[in-house]
Amino acid sequence: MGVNFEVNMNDFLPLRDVVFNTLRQAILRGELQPGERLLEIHLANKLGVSRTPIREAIRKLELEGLVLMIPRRGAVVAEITEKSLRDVLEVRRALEELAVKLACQKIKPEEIEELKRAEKEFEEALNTKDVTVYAEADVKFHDIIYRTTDNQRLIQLLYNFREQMYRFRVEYLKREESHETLLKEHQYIIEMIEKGDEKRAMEAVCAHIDNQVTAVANTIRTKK
Amino acid sequence: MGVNFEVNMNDFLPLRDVVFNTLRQAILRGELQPGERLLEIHLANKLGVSRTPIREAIRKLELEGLVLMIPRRGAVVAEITEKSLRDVLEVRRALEELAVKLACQKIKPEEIEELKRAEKEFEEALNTKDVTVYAEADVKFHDIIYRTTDNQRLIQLLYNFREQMYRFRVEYLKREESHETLLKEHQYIIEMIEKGDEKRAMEAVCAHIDNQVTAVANTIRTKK
DNA sequence: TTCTTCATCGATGTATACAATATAGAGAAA
DNA sequence: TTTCTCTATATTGTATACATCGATGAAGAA
Repeated sequence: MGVNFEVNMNDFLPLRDVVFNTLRQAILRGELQPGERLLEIHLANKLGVSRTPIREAIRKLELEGLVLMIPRRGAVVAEITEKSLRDVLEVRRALEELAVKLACQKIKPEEIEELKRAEKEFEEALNTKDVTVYAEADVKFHDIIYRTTDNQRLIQLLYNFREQMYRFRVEYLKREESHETLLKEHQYIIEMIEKGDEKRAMEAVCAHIDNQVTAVANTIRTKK
Repeated sequence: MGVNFEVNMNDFLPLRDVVFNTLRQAILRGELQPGERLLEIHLANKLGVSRTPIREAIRKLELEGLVLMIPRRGAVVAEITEKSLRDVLEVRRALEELAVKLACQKIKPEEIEELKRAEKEFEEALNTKDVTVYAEADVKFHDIIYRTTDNQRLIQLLYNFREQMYRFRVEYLKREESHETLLKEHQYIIEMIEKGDEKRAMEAVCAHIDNQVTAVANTIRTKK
């Protein structure tokens, strides 16, 4: 009722995909709270579609782990516990390590230049004091690394994990005191990738993630 | 129409889940060939249900990457290239490494005993000369390791990857000459987990996977 | 009061009906 | 023969109708 997520109609996607994206965003941004039930008819009315696309979207959310199906009761937004978050980050760390390792092996000179440019842009974005702007810049930076892995499967998983962390990532980025650390970490990562020093690059990425873990864990605890 | 997969009716699952599992199996076991179209009405008739559960099952297969959606043309079984397989195994290796590392840290004495028993059973299963029997025993062995990680998210991904490899794993296990290697690897892994030697345990798991990679790559090439 | 029973209602699960669109094939023109 | 167009058909995309189950709550008995 108070919640108001709009359908993105600027697409030619099938309705199920529009609904999927819409619900996904709503969950990841906290507009749909954990534990909340997803009533098909309500959603259908709100989004102005029939139950069919809603249901198909829910099937995908189910497989992604964002909603939990209770037989004959329908879907509820999955709870996020500190445990589940640590679990996610534990896996994510391993995948980010793999990504940066592959980057060390495969990166081409022009991609290193790209990375440096992206880092510059990130630095400038930090000055705008607009979280969404530098969250975006951060995404671009890491995307370059992902892309160099040349492993579509890995990239898909990393995207997925990143989105799952969305709301917490923003919390982390908001904190002024993390900016300095972030910049240093990025620069160090670039340096190690350029040198092809897999070991140090992986360590750096781990630290990068672990910093988030502690920050996010705090966020969760204080919210409770 | 020579294909004949049956619906497993011994369950109280919703039809969509029955259909999902059925189609998933059919794809992973090669009964539905890569490139083949999934025509909703045909599947509905064959399985004796309406299009609705079929469609919802397809949505999940889509997210899992087993089928590819072409707008207004429906679903086709995803192609498996050698590249895509290497990609999958590259990610899987990282996750298996993580799993065994966590096992080294968290395993309890009774779980070590369980592992040893499972290994014994695997050894006996090899004598039956029945692939499905020792494939099953192999699964049980690795499941114990997965479980000790106490990371539901990781376990889910590992299950998923394992199933994706199903048909190739069987090919690999069929080969008599790999049996000796497999046993030695398993025993070594147990040993290292028991000692808590993360590094060697991870190396062992890597080798375990890499052996599969080469075998599978050969399988694919010869099939082409 | 408290527990049990039963009826009603609301939501999911499934099937079917309708709409829109892409494909294939026939027929005509070059 | 080849190519283009148009129509018919098959299939997906979406909506709605029907079936089934579970929860809720009121009424009555202990």
